[in-house]
Amino acid sequence: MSETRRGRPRRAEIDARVIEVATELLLRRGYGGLSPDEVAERAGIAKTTLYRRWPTKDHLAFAVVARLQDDDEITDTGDIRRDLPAYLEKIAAGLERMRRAGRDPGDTGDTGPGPGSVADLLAAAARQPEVGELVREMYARRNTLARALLERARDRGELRPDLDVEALFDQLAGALYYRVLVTGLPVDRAYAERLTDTALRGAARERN
Amino acid sequence: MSETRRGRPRRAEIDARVIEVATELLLRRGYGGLSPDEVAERAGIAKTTLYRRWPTKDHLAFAVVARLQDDDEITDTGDIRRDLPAYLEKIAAGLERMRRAGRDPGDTGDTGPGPGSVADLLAAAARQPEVGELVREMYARRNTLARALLERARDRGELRPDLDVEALFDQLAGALYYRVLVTGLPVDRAYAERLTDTALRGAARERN
Amino acid sequence: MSETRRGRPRRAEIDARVIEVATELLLRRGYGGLSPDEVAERAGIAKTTLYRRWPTKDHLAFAVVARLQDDDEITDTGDIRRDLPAYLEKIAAGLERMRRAGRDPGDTGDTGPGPGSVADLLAAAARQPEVGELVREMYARRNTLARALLERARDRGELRPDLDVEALFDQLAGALYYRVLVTGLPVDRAYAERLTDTALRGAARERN
Amino acid sequence: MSETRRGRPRRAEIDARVIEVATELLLRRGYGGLSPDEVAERAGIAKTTLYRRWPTKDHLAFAVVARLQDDDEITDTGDIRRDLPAYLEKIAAGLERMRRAGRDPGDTGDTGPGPGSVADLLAAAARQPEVGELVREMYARRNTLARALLERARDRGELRPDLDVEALFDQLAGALYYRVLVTGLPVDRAYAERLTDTALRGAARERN
DNA sequence: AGCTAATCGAGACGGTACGTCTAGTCTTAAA
DNA sequence: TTTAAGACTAGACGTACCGTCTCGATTAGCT
Repeated sequence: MSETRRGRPRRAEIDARVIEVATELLLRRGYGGLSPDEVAERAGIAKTTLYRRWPTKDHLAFAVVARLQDDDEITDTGDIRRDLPAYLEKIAAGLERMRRAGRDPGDTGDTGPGPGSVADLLAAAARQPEVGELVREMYARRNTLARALLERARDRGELRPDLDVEALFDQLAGALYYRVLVTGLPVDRAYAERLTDTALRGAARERN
Repeated sequence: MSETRRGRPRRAEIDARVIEVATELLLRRGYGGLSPDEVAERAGIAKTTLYRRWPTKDHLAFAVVARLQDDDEITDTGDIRRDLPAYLEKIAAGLERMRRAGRDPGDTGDTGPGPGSVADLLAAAARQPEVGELVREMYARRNTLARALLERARDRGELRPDLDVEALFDQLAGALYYRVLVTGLPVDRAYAERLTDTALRGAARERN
Repeated sequence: MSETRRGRPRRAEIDARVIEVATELLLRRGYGGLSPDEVAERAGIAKTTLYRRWPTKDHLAFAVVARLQDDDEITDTGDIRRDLPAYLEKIAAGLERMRRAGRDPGDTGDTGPGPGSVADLLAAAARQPEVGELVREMYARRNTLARALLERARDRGELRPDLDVEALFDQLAGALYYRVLVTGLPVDRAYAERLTDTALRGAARERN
Repeated sequence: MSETRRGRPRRAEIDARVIEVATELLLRRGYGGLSPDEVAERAGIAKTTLYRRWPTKDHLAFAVVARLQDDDEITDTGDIRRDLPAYLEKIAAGLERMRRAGRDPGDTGDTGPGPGSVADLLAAAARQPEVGELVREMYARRNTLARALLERARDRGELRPDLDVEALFDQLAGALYYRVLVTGLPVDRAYAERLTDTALRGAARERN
C-alpha cells in the first residue's frame, strides 16, 4: 500500500528544531517578529527546507500555536459549575500567553491591554484557506469536548433539557476572545466564574 | 478662549476624499489590498500629506472602520427581548461587512467561512498602541450604550436585579466575534435571537 | 533715484544669523548635513523667510562659502618665487577647510583622503545656473588678482615675455583642486612650493 | 584551489544590462536624473537585485563612469610633445562627455559653461568612502600610465632629469579639471597643447 | 488714522527619490 | 529527493528632503 519513497529521506529532527525556534521567536517578538529567514538561520537549515514543510509563514505560525495548545485536556467531575470554569480558564490561559507574545521582556508582568498576537494568528488563518481549515479543525475538536461535557451535564439534569448547547459555548468562549481581542481586559479564573454564573443562571428575572 | 491658529490650515476635504478612497479599497480588496501609496494617488494627494494625518497604514485602516460603524444607533422599545437581538444584529452586520471585505466580487454571495479582514483590523490595533487605544474607545462607547439598555431593562424588572451586566454583554457580543473570527460561521438575525434566548433564560435547569 | 521701498523692511540681522548657523552646519556635517529646515529652526526664523533670501539650498551653501573665502588677499613682495606659493597656500587652506567639512569632529586631525564637501559645492553650482554664475564671478576676481601678480612679474622680467598666463594659473590652481578632489592627497605649503618650482623651471631639458 | 561556489550564482548578464541602462540615463539626464528605481525597471530586474550589487546610487553611478573611461589607452611615439597633448585630450574628452551629461538634447551644441555631472560624481565619491576608494584606484591606474610616459621621456633626455613628475602631471590633469569644474570653459585639443607647451618650457625667463 | 505693500512665523502641502524590508521562488552543487 | 546556500522577484512601506503655498500677524511708508 504505502508506496516506496525515493530519494533522500527528510531529516526528522528538523521539524522539532524549527518549531522550537519559531515558538521562541513568536512568543518573544510576536507575529511580526517571526521571520522565516531568521527561523531558518537559527535552526541551521536552509529556507528551501523550511518552505518545503511549511509553505507559508502563516502555516508555520499556526504549527507553533497548534503545538502550544495541544495539551488542553478536559476533566469531568460531574459538577458543571466546577468543570466549566476550569475549562474556560485553560482556554483563557492559552489566549493570555499569545496575548503577551511580543511584549517587552523586561516587564513587570503588566503587559497593558491589547490582543497581542492573537489577532495576527486569526488573520493568518483568514489569509490562507488551508490554515483556516486547520484552525477550524482544531477548534472543532475543542468544541466537541466542551459540547460533550455540557451534554453530559444536561443528561444528568444539571442543565435544562432544551438547552442550545452551541449558543451557550459560543457565548462562553466568545466572551474570552472578546475580552482579549477587543476590550483588552485580562481573562482569569475569577472572570471565568462570572461568566459561568451569568450563563447558567440566566439574565431574565426569575419567574415565581 | 480659542487659541489662534498658526500656520497653513489643513485642507478639510482631504480627509473625506482619503477615507472614501480607502474605504472602497478596503472593502473591495481587504486589508492586504489597502495600500497607502495607492490611496494617496487616487485621492490626488501626496504621500506625505497622507502620512501626516494617518501615521501608519494601520491608523488609516482604523479610520475607515471607525467611520463605517459610526452610525450604530440603539433603539429602546421597552422590550429587551426585542431590542437586544436588534442591536446584536447591527453589530453582526458590521462584522459581516468586514468579513466579506476582499472576497471575490463576482461571487454568488456565499463567501465561505473565515474572518476576512476583521482579524487584520484587530491585529492593526495590536501593532499600534495608539490605534488600540482608539479601538477600545470606540468599543467603550458601544458598550456604554448596550449597558444602558440592559440597565434600564433591569430597572424595569425585565432582568434580574443582581445581573452582571458586563459579563452578559461580553457573552453576547463575544459570541458574534467568536463565530466570525473562529468558527467562521455566519451571524444573522436568527442567531442573534438564539443568543438572546439562551442568555436570558439561563442554562441551568429551572429549580422546583 | 533709488525708488522708495514699500512695505515692511527686511530684518537685517537675519542674514547674519542664518549664515552663521549655516556655516556651522556645513562645516560640521558637510553639504548633505546642511538642511534648510534645520537652519531656519536654529536661526529662529520661518522657512518662508529663508527662501525669500536664498531661493535654494544651493544658493545658501554658496553664500556660506563665499563669505568663508572672502578674505583671500594677495601680497606682492616683488619676488614671484615667494609670492606665488604664498597665494597658492591660501587657496589650498580654503580647500582644506571645505574638504574637512563633515568629517568626524572628535578627530585626530587626520581626516583621510577624499574631497569632502568641495565637490558638493561645485555640483551645486552646476545645478543652479545662477549659483554657477556667482561662483565663476568669485573665481574671476581671484583670477584677476593672480593674473595681475603674474603679469607684474613678467613685466619685471621674472617671467618670460610670451608666457601664457591663463594656462599657467590654470595649472597651478588646477593642481590644488585635482589633489583635493581626485587623488585625495593633502595640499600644503610644501606642495605649493613644488608646484611653483616645477611650473617656473619647466619640464623640458634645458637646452645646452 | 578555486573554492566551490555555494548557492545560486549571480546572473552575469544583469550587470551588463544595468550598466547599459544606467549609462544611458546618466548621459541623457545627468546624475540627478539617474534613479535606481527606473534603472531597475528598465533593466527588468527587481530593486533588491540592483541594490545587492550596487549598494547605493553612488556606487552605480561610479560603475557607469568607470566603464566609460575604461578604454583610455596611451600611445608612446617617442615624442613627448606629441604624446602628452594626445593623452590630455583623451582625458578632456571624457570630462567633456560627463560635463555635457544631462544638458538639453535638442541643443545647438553649445552647452554653456559649468561642470555638468562631473562634480556630482566626485561628490558621490566623497559621500561613499568605498566609492572614493574605487575612484582613487581608477585614477591611480591612469596616473601610473602617465607617469611611465613621462619617465620614459625623461630617460630619453626629453625632460630634465630631476623633474617632479607627480607635480607635473597634477598640473596638467588638474588644469583640465579646473577648467571644467570651476571656470566652466571648454577643454579641447588646442588647450591641451597650450598646457603642454607652458609646462614644458617653464614660466621663468630663460637664463642665457 | 487708514491704506497699501511687503515681511515674518507657522506649518500644511506636493512631489519624488531612496532605500529597507519581507515573503516566497528559483538555481546551483552536494549528499 | 532532500539539503544548503544564496540570488532573485515583487512590491509595500515609510522616511527624507526640498521647495511652495496659505494662513494670520506685523511693520513700515504713503495718503
